[in-house]
Amino acid sequence: MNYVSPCAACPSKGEGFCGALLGNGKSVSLDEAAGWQRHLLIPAGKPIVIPNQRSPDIYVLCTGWGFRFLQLANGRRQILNFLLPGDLFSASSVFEEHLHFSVSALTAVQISRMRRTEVQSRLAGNPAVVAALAKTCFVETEASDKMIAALGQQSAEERIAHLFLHLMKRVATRSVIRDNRYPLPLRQQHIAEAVGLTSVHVSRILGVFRDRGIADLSNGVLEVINQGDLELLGSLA
Amino acid sequence: MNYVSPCAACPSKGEGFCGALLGNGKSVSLDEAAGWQRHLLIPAGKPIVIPNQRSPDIYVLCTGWGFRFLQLANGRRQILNFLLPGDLFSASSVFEEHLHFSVSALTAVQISRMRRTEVQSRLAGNPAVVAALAKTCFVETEASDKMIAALGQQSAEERIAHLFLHLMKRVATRSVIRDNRYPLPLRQQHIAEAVGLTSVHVSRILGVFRDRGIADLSNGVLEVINQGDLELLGSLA
DNA sequence: CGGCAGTTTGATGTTACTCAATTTAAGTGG
DNA sequence: CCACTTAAATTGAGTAACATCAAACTGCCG
Repeated sequence: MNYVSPCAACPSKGEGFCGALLGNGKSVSLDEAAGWQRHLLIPAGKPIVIPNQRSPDIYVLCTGWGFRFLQLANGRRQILNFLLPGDLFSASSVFEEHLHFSVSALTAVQISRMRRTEVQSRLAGNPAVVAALAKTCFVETEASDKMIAALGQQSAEERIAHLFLHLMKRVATRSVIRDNRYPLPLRQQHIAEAVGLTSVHVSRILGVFRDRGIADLSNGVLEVINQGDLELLGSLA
Repeated sequence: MNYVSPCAACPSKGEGFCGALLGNGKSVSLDEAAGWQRHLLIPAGKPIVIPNQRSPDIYVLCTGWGFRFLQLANGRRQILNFLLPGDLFSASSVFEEHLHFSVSALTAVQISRMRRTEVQSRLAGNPAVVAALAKTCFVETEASDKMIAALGQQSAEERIAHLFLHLMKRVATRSVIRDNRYPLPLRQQHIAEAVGLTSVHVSRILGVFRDRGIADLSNGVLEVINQGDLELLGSLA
């Protein structure tokens, strides 16, 4: 892990909670930001957050993909969600210094660590930032609720379709999508750990999706061939 | 639904977010409270919150049991969590007027509706209330994360044990438990909808729990016979 | 007594898991 | 450029877990 200067490419300045925190569009001098946030680079596959530790910092992912997960006693793990550029690791971490989950880098990532006390003090005098945080909390809750419903009530095909649709929506807010091709740097094992299946079964179902002309995930790119069918499978309500 | 005067028995004055909001122990005159919160009675089984509607109110359950759920397109539904006395229906509802879930009464319940604007204004000048809300948000997130892990990675037995342990902990904070007997007014169908199984399968597994001398759920009471074995089954980490 | 909601039990079907082998793709060093 | 290595994806066969369907049983209440 190398310390780097604040990243010019960091999209977290533009939108969401992090954007609001940093002035939401108004140009914030990097030097000003540099005083209370630290950027670091982490290579693909490496752990970022270890569970059950107290951290004085809150984390935001700046570039690359990460994932948040719970490590279980039986050796298995459950991926709770994937982190995209601009994402707070967890909204509740703004107030809670004790993190109950783990985070790892899916690709090489750049993350920003900010002092919790500093963020909280900025929160105090700024209703817009509070609103952005509340919104983040709401979005997280809604996504968790839908994930619970997907895991509890949907078949393997439906769960994978649901995950794809969810990720497609999130990816589309951050980059222009052409030809219905979404960058999705997941291994089948990650999909399996996210939707509660084995990677073998995920492989079979991705094969079915290809055969039926619904979608094709290969080489880190999801090509959506028939979005209608995908939504028919993966939508909850 | 009948309007009633603020309930003297309402435990929501004592603890959690609602407690902090109402003055946390300091006696708040019921008359004062009466101006901006409304209590109502709802019989067992009736809906309380319909999804996708905007409400100017936030809800707190005062007495009885409720449950929050998502109704799916295929007719099935997923119970997201059970609501106990003192519970906010959802922490995010304090800021978000749009509710994406449903709530129904499990038993007859008494609920309190409070104006969101009023709650928000009380929030503004009171860091203790903000902290209580943040804590609620964190607890909700952690519970959701564990639920996702249970649904994704645990067997039927483990999931039911996990649900029991979770509910036992919550019930124990609100009432004294004697003889390891926990009031749990759930039908097997509710358990099924909460942990993603059929009620038939839940029945079989409760039978196994009885035969193995682990626990016995009958007539709305869960008797924990061997807590060690139950925790061995239901603990995640 | 009859009716109803909830639970239990049995028989059978389906989904997804496990284990193991094979194929593919992407390096890496000679 | 070609063996060699390694991680990931695919395929097949057998099995375990859970669903489905249907019937019987229980307790409760009018």
